Amino acid sequence: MALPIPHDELFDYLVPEGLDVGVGHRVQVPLGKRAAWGIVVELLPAPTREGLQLRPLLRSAGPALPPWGIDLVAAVARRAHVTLGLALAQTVPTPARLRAGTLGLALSPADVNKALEEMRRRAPRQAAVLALVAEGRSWEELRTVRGAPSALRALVRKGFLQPSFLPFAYREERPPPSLNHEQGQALEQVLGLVGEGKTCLLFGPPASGKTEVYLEAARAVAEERRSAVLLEPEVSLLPQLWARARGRLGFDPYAYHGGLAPGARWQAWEAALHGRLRCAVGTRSAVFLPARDLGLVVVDEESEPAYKQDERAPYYHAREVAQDRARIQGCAVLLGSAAPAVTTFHRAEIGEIGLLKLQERWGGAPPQVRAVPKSGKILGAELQEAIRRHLDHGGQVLLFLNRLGFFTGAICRGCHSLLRCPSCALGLVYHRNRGFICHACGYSVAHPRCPTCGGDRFRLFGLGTERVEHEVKRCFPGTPVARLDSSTSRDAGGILAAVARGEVRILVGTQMIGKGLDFPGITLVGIIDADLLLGRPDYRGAERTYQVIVAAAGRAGRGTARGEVLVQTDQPDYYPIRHALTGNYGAFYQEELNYRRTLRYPPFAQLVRLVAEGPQGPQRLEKVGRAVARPGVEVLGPSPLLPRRGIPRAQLLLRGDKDLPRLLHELLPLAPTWLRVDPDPLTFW
DNA sequence: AGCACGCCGACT
DNA sequence: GTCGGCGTGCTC
Repeated sequence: MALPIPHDELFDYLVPEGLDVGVGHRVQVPLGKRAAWGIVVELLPAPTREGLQLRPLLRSAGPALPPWGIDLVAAVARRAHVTLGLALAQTVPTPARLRAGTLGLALSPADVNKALEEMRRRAPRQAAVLALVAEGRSWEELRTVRGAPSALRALVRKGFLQPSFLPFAYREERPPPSLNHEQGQALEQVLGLVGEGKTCLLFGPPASGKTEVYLEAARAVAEERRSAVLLEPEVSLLPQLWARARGRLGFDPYAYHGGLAPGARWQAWEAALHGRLRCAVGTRSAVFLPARDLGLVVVDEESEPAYKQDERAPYYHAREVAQDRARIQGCAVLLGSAAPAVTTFHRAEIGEIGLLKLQERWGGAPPQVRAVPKSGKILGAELQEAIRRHLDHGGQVLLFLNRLGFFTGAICRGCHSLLRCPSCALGLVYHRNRGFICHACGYSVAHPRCPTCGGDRFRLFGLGTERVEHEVKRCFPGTPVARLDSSTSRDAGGILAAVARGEVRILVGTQMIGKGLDFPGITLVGIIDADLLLGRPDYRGAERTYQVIVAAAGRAGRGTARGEVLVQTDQPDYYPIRHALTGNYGAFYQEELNYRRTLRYPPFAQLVRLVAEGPQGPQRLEKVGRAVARPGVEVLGPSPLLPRRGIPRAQLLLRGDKDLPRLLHELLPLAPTWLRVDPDPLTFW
């Protein structure tokens, strides 16, 4: 058995007579004075060691994952220096009853009206509830309707709603256009990789029709009775993909992501386990779905950092896990991007993975992109002029800023110290309706006092989406404005529906709206501050800047009218911004690669980040560093980090060549509980 | 990770 | 004399 404890050995138990237990089953066992659930890893005729006092297992909950799923999670656990049992506990969901509140619409808007018409007389309550769901109302609003739970159950039974949480309602699929020559060739190549266990990069600018290739590939795979898993970096991108996949495949794909209620999550997992899952759309955790006969995994926007799990162990990257699956199951892996990670493009360049290019843009000319000075304003003169012009011509405007809140910092007027979270030391961000909030731990305070001098007067500074929204409303009174970021995402369905209907003229948001959205009415995209990502302690700052600009720009002009993109920046000549303006990835890649080579960053070196928690962190890391240090392995640090939830932290960066993971594994087969091992880190704070 | 044991300091 | 702080060690 693999048990969810930080002890790197498997445990032997006796199987009681008459109990059906197999590899991959979830089983409860006595462990010391308690009972623990674990996964059966092996069935043996005799104990692994002499002298073990075996205890019988208590009960079984049946299959939890197939035997090869254990190998998959074992590969992940090994890279992150976590025990197999703990990694399994993090990646395999537990059976749970299906809960209400996680229902999505399974009908097109036209069918909804038909259904409402039919139900109005015989089942008025169901009709009322269905109408609310169709409007994208939240569960909180639904429960005010009397009898909502039973109406929901009936609607599920009739197949009008399906128990998969999708954050906004079904959107009508436009009729599938036929693939152009390039796309057809790409599709053929991808299908040739099915069964080969090979990975391929699909490189094409925004609106070059990458999604069409994914969908056609998924359909071809499903027709061969194999399964496909399509990954998006964020939940907000799933409804659109789900709807398009549904239209293309002719059956309902499953949805799988971290926001699912336990019941819905287990439902999709179990479907995969029993071979009923033919297609799934999901976020990074969906890469573990134990789909049988897997033919294809698509990682859309493969460079998005959201694919990296970096809040709790095991630290993994869905792109790497997808390739583990290719190795184990022989499926094809398709990595899609308009601005690939430099490391991924490098792998394609040296022939480690395949490369497919799409060059033609679908429908219409590419947007006109230009840089304009920030000039210390939220909305500079050029951006204001452009907004007015596009509004006058009936267009919609999208304003993008990668930061939440109203003011993003507060400084004490008495002693000039920054107002920080008492347990994380991170600067508190002022939100207009919730006061000062720590974005790391959620601590909030309405009327803060300076911890240094006791003062209660602060100078507020910095710019977040709330303040952009406020400024837009001030400059364009009477224009309908909406804001979409993680603090308003509960109403994402309603907000995006209003954008689709053209009722919202200006949409302000964070990265949630920066990629993937496909609204033909949006003709102008404004990037409020393109310099934001450059100041971070992160070797990928330039890459992220290039990617964010290209992705946000890709939201403009997806309809018939030509799009325009304004990038507010004070460094228009800095290479990531300069090349992003012209969309010249090749030029950006060459400059960035030179920089990476000079400073010995990936792909020219392998990084591993060790984070120690607790007051002895630095000393302990010092010891680890001395043990690892050798020719070819650079030890950077230890250096202190901001505390998290009051726990002091320190980090050690290791830099070496491809052998670093193996070396580290010899020295540190398993990380002690105070240490977190993050292979290929993306964040450094 | 839990959970118990065990060894010290503070309080009835 | 007892309660409870958390360092240490074990779990088939």
